[in-house]
Amino acid sequence: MRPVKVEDKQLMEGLNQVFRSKGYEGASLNELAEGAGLKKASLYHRFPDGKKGIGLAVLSYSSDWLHKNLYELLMDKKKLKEERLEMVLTRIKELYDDGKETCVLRSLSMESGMEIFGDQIKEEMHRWIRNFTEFGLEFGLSTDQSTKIAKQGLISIQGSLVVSNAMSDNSLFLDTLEEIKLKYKI
Amino acid sequence: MRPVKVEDKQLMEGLNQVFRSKGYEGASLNELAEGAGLKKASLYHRFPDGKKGIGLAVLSYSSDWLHKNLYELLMDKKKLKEERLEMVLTRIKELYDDGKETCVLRSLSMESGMEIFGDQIKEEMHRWIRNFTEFGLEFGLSTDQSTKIAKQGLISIQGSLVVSNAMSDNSLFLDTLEEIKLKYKI
DNA sequence: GTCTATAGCTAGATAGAC
DNA sequence: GTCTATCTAGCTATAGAC
Repeated sequence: MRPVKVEDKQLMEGLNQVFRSKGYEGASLNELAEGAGLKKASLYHRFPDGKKGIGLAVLSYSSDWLHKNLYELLMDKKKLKEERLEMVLTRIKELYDDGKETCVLRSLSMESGMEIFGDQIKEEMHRWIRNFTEFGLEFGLSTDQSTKIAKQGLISIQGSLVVSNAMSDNSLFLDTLEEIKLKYKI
Repeated sequence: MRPVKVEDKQLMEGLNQVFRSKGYEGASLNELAEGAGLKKASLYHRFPDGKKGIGLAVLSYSSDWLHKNLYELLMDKKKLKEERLEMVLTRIKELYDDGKETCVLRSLSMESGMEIFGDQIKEEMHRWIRNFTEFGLEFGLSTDQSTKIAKQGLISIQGSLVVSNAMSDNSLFLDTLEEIKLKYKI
């Protein structure tokens, strides 16, 4: 067997980038292959289920990323809750490149994406809300209040990415992150 | 010349529906033709510039709709401002079918859409913010405050549509409209 | 495991009859 | 103005050499 030309992590990062900028239908296998640094047929070797399989793998990779980089930090009670909030918001800022990038969950939920990835995307959003709700409880919020703020946070991040991208004005995204911080500091 | 089989309004509504549910790349000309009630070649007769031309026409149609149904009402000083707000939010609710539908501006801003329709979509969002900012001034808000609320309103609507669609839970959208109402009633 | 070559199909777009 | 039939390019996917 030949050695792998591109390691898994680099592979997934490249594929993720293509999907979130082009969407599911918009990303051709040639573009995905180029983004991955491989040829089309080599992609099929790594992902025998083809384009759908690549999409599912990218979603799974993103899910792992969120768990390791956001949720674990958010729940790390060895740190002050204010410090955790600050760090998580910073990582969200980096994840979306200061609001200049889109969210792959949204890219893959457009078009026929919902039919293929609907379950994964729905579960991922539930997980976001669940984790932020639990975090909010540490601020003495009721479960209802905390859930509401968690939902509004997700909504405002997704919405500000939509509007920031459409208007080429990432200040909308950056301001939104500041507003979220304030909601927990009242 | 033969009589037109499908009138302009019905034509645009059908095309709009296909684009906003499938996205730009996701909507094939056969699907667009079916949604319009015409055959593919007949669409090319109506829109000589092809798919791009159809997209631009749909955006133009949506822009007119927003002007006539939202902005004119919002600025109609013969009505109480509270009443206008109520009516505009109701029309927004209907526009997105209680949050079960997507926004065509967002659908067409995904994938390669931004390259083709970027200018139109950006201008349309500016127009939304401009009109709601002006409306907010009637509540005694400063220009900065009013602009901020207008931007947050657009962001929360777009975001709640993303999350509502993804989670199949339109209560997120409906709750968001209620929150917007409260922002002006303080 | 990666590649070149290609199959099979559907996309966007067009020609020309009525 | 609408239609059937068709063109070409690009798509997803596969076969088989190395």
